[in-house]
Parts: sequence; structure tokens; C-alpha cells
Amino acid sequence: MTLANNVVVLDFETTGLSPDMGDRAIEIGAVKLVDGQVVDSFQALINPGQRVNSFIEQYTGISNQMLKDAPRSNVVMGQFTEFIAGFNLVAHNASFDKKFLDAEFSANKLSYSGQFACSLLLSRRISQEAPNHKLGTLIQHHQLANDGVFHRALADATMTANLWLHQVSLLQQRLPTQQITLDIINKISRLPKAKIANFFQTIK
DNA sequence: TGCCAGGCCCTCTTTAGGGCCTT
Repeated sequence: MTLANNVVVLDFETTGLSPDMGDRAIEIGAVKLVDGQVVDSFQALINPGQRVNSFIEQYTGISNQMLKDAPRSNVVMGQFTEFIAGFNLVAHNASFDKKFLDAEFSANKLSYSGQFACSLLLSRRISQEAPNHKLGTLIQHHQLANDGVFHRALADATMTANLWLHQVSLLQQRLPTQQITLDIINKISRLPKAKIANFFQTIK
């Protein structure tokens, strides 16, 4: 059983939306949570071996000049393997970050054993009052700390970690006698919305 | 050659379409 406040929260910046279409990671950021406290962080630019288009340069603030002398994926992912060893993983829209993590790990013959959880799927279940479920909107909606930096990997991972811990505390309030585990969160994240209220009644 | 993401989720659904999220 893994408690939900012992995880690594990660975020990728990439050249585009799809590794299957040749897109690559250009930055990874992550924070390690132990007992709900940030105990370590990871940030690295990654030279993707291809030019980044102007949209991505503008969107992330990461320029081709910045990536020119950055380490390659094999170096960064090797270090990141050690960073996440023994931890489960959280990301906002985790399916996106998981497919890039899997692609970069596969390209470098690396592997990991942690399971993923998704703050976006959870938000759609437990924060249905939010105007939408974009990371920036949810940070504002829940009045969570941020440094005003968006679309950089460590800043987004840190904001996602703040959101995640807030979500865990919301769940703990609704389920005061339950230990909030990753398994419970992943179960909630897959429930049809119509069954959410009933779930909280029966499990409490 | 020319095309180009994809998983989740809702609904005017399941013989489908379209919005939401991520870069």
C-alpha cells in the first residue's frame, strides 16, 4: 500500500504532442514528496537532437540556443531513473507525460516500476465546480502557491505537487477514516462521474 | 504521396462525433 503523499510529481516540456510522430522531450522537472513534504527536486534541459519550432520556443521560453549545449536524453534519463527509483509517479494529464517517459526510457533501454496517477482525472471527479481543469486554472481556483512561472518543467511540476497535496487533503476531509492511497485515488479517477457521490457515501 | 496525437468522457451514444487536456 502506497500513501498518496509519497510520490514523485513530474512534468515534461517537449517539441510537440506526440512521441509517435517524432517529438522529443526538451526538459524534465520533478519534485519528490515524502509524507507530503518536498524533500528533493530534479530539473534538466535535454538536447533533443532536432530544432525546436518557434511555437514551442515561445510557449516554453526554451530556445534552441539553450538546448544546444544541454545533455542528451540518455544522460538525463539515466539520472532520472535513479531519482524516481522506488516511487510512484504523478502528473497533470499523466497520459501525456507517461507516453514521453516511456518513449525516452525505451529509447535509452531504461525502465521503471512505479505506477502513474493523474491530477487531471482526479480533478474532474472531485472538483467538478472548477471552471475547467487546466493546471493554471486549478492553481488559481484552489488559491494555491505559485511563482508565476508557467510551462517550465520544474515550475509546473511544483504547481502540480501543490495541487496534488491539496487534492489529497480534500479527499482526507471527505474520507476521514480512510488512508488516502494511490490505489484509492486511481479508483476514484476511473469512476463515472455519476457514481462519485455514491462512492463517497459507501466508502466513508 | 500525403496524411498526421491520443486518452478520456459526455451525449442528440454504442453503426459516432466532438470537446477537453497535455507540448
